[in-house]
Amino acid sequence: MSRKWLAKSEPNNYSIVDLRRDKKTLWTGVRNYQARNLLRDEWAKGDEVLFYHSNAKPSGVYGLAKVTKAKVADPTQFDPKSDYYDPKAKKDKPTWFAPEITFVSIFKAPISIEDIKKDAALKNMEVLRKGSRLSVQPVKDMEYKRVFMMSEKKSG
DNA sequence: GCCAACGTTGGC
DNA sequence: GCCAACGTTGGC
Repeated sequence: MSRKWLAKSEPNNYSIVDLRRDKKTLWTGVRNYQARNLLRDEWAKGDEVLFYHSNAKPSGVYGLAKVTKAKVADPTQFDPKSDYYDPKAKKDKPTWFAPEITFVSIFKAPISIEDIKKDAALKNMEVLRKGSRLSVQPVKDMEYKRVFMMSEKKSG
């Protein structure tokens, strides 16, 4: 059984439409240790991802992606020109990791944070936790299925 | 643009 | 190791 995750992005930074265009992308730039540990230790090829837009109108889940490579050393940590450059990172012992994610679908109707809040079955989702800032976070199987189901239902 | 929540930094 | 200051996130 593949695990389920949620990955956050701001649409003006990298949107689900960008992912559809690119087909796949390396999810670089995660610079939080808790999130890093998930990417390094937990994410695996075949896992499924809710693609979430923050600072969006509305903020919410906009589609699906899947993990096609896991535990890749994030190349931006070694690139002095990158915003995500980390001078302390070593090539033989990378600090930061990135998954390669591949486009699956764009929801016909996005599931907004408000939709999620209103749904009793989703009340414990990490993304609803006040002050939750993890840019990649675990999602329960049931939660993943439910969000998908809601999007199908909402789009008629 | 506001602001609460949280992570990181750095002086001590 | 404490903790204040600061920066960032992200809903609203």
